[in-house]
Amino acid sequence: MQPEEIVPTPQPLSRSAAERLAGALKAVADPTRLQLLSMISGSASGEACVCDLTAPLGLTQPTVSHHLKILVDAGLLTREKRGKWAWYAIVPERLDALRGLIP
Amino acid sequence: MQPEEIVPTPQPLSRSAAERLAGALKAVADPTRLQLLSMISGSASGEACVCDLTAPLGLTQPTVSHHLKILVDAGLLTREKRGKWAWYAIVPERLDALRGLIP
DNA sequence: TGTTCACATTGACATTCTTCTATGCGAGTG
DNA sequence: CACTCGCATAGAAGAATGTCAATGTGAACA
Repeated sequence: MQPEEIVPTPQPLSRSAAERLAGALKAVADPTRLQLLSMISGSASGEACVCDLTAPLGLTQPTVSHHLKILVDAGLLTREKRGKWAWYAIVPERLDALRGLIP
Repeated sequence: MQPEEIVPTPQPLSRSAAERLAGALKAVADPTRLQLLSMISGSASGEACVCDLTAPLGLTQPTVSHHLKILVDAGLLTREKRGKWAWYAIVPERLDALRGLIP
């Protein structure tokens, strides 16, 4: 799935534009996903695999994978599979763009 | 209800801090509320009453009141009752603070 | 090739959220 | 006081969301 493009807010905000912006904001409006972003960006290498993230959150592996997918679909994380592990990394420009969305 | 205080993000993000931040972001992660913020901040006087907001949104008056209450509870809007009307206005510093919440 | 490991996907359940209709409440007006 | 107007609140229905157990999948290794 291709992440939606983030555009500057028009004035007044149309319904369809509002729905796109809300969709992007919903991705980060969840405590677990905020913690995931914090943990990944705070890791030494700047990336993390699912096995590093499950235990500290106290959630099951499928739940963590679910949230990671939402963040990847929103364009906030990249996913790269190396060997048996999947490595997730932050997309900083995308987080910058998200900040610009708040009216 | 007193709005939660918005504090800079610690590192790593604790669960309780993540829940507070997510709660603040949820307030704006909704298309109707984004439109409300846009309409109010874009109005000539900088404020608006419910009767001005209902028709353009195509929603019923109770629904609009519900969303306005969420925004007031989040500290993003002020509510002032003058005569029979309730006037809502943006709290710009609060929106600025919200931008700073995104990791 | 068979097995194990790391992760994704599916399906189900409980909770939360958005919206509505119906109703309550206070301020103004006759 | 009776009535209307603008808005808030209560309650309910449907959709969306977060979580889990169970299962599927592909890479590595014996």
